[in-house]
Amino acid sequence: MTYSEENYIKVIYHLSLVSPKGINTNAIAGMIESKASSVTDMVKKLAEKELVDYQKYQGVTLTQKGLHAAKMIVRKHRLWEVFLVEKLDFTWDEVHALAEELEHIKSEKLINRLDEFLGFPKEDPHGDPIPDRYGQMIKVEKQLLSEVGLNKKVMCLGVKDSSPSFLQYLDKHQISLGSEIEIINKEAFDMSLTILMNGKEILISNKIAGNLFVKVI
Amino acid sequence: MTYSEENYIKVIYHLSLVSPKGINTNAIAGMIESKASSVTDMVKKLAEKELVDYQKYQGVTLTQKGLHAAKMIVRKHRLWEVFLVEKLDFTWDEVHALAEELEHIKSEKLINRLDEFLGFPKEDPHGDPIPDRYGQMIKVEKQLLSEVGLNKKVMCLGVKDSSPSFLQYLDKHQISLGSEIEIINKEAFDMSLTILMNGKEILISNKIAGNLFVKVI
DNA sequence: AAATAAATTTAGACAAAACTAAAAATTATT
DNA sequence: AATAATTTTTAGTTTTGTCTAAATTTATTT
Ligand SMILES: [Mn+2]
Ligand SMILES: [Mn+2]
Ligand SMILES: [Mn+2]
Ligand SMILES: [Mn+2]
Repeated sequence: MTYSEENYIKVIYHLSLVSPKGINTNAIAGMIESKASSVTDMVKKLAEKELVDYQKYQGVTLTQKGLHAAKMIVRKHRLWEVFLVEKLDFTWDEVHALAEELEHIKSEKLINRLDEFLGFPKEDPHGDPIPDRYGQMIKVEKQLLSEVGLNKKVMCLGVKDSSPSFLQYLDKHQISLGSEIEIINKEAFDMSLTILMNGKEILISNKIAGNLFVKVI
Repeated sequence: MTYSEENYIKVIYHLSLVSPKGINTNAIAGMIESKASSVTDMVKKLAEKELVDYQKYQGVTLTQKGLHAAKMIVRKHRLWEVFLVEKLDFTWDEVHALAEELEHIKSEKLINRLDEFLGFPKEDPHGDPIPDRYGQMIKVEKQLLSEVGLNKKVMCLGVKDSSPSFLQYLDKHQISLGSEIEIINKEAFDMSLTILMNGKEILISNKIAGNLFVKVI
């Protein structure tokens, strides 16, 4: 599998988690920052290699083989992120871009050794689960902060968006994984929230709340 | 710089260390496992980018810019090798192939953090010097075992060839960096050596001796 | 100093992965 | 049900890096 094929497979996997039907050309093009016509070409190649099932105009789904391949790329991506944060003192907003490259290093042995070296972590620095060598991963119940009712107390478990700007916003407001938050107010007009954290009240937009995974405690 | 350009620059650098004149097309093609015509094409592109000086039929030399780029690739290659051996328990015959991929990960910050994490090592697992972030590296006086005189005692400091088969040969005979060796006999006919190591006499061919760097002690 | 051999470059072709523009199919709207 | 809008695919290019085969230059012999 080439670098580019791997990126496509990974994107199709991520899209599959959200909508379990056939993934359409434009959605893939959007994620991979290419054009629909390029996606059609690549998807044909992936179908040829039996990594996806594809019928013209009907979108694409991962085969068993493709699903496993995708999970192995995600495994590498997230283990490298843990390495960068735990061992090399990178911050959680810096690691995604680097892992985007490191995930393509081709060696089962290397990634299994890295896994061991890191103590078989179950989650990456953004709260996402790390597949084991067989593709198994834990499933933690979490919901978006934007969907939690008023006056509930929640713990922050992960982020939906791991772009640097969002993560830096969280850092600035001292929100990290494990932070405990109480929802004090929900503004009906714009769905912004007033939350209580470490005795301080802060106001956050609906967009922020819609990218924070939490569980009610 | 692309993956392929980096490989060319590194090969030209390694060849430059042996013969300081213009590096010729065929030598590069041999190392990179491509054809002379492909080398000509690439060399033109590298000249365009001012990484090499090139005149038709006259071979190629690295510019200052090209030399620095080459050293940074070598730095990455060797630091990753140290990481794999020291932290992930790989053996010295396994790491070269992996480092060949890892050396292309593009991040100054990552490699400087890795350097620090490893304790700023001065040499890689094969005894080769690791350039610092400015391209500086130590120069240890070493010579090939094949060139040392009779009855001398030497210490093994490095290998010229780091192919798995050679390194596995050394493992089999318990020769590692730091091993002390005395030359007992040199056979005039084939230049094979009888050496004394840990009280045991072993016979090694001239080809083996010609790939082991040592210093007289 | 030719003639021959070897090394190097050019010319033309190909595969991978992307693009633009146009055609075709599907979906939504009147 | 017909038309319009959207999505997807096809056709034809482009760039990067490679190749083979032929032409050219340099090096080595006679
Ligand atoms: Mn990637
Ligand atoms: Mn992550
Ligand atoms: Mn390489
Ligand atoms: Mn090495």
